[in-house]
Amino acid sequence: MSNFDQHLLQRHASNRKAVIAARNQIPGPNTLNYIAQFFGLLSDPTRLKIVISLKITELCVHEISETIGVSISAASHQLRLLKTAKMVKSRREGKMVYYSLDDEHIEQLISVVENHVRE
Amino acid sequence: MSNFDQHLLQRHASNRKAVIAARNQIPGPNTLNYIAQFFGLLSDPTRLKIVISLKITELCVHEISETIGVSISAASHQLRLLKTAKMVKSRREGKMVYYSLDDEHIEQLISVVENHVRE
DNA sequence: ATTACATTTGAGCAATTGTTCAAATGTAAT
DNA sequence: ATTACATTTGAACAATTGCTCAAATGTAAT
Repeated sequence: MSNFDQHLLQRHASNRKAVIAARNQIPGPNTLNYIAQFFGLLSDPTRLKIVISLKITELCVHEISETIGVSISAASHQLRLLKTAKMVKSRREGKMVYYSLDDEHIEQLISVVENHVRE
Repeated sequence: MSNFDQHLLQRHASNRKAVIAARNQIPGPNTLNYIAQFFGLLSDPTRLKIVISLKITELCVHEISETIGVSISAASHQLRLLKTAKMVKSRREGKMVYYSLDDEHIEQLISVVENHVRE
């Protein structure tokens, strides 16, 4: 076996290891899809605006709609998604439903990306 | 003016302030869309797998395809998006093109969400 | 030049997504 | 009961997305 062939062999063995090592980093389908879904919720400008607007204080649907400039219906639809994913929670007070953040990780996430933007 | 009316006035004034305060948290359209786009890139299982698989070491397109179980074409398409967003970078070595992470924020982001999953 | 391998690219297609509109539901006051 | 306001919901529609397939490009060896 020539040196060249040996080099090839080692190279391929190394690649096989790299692929296996890389594959081991990837979480199972459940976790992976969950993470993807989580990021997906923050990937829409409307939902992102909702989440950011709730950083300071809770707001009712009408206020959220007014704050981010979309229809009440559109806001409500997106709030439902965020609530299902436990990103926000709601409480009713009379006719109004107040929404607030339900996840301390979110502000952290947005901060990280904001730092990324500045570079 | 009754106490009740006064309460209403204060309530509304407070709401107006809340809306303005919330609105001030929201970055301008450019920044906002950038952040949304960034999260969007991590919201697809294929791209998420690519990014995670590059945590340890660089991989060529063929290896990435093999690691995450999609066609080479599909991998290449998604790699182009990730590269455009400066999430990954590439270098050519002979026939192969090796991709690697180009952003130290990404692992941080994924860790935060992984922590979220565990709760 | 031609062959073989690695990657990229563009068109087309099915699936998903976010909005609007209209109707329904929930809640409190008259 | 009915009116008014706040929110939710479902259907429909346009826009976007991620894949496949086929063809093109890049690179090195013969």
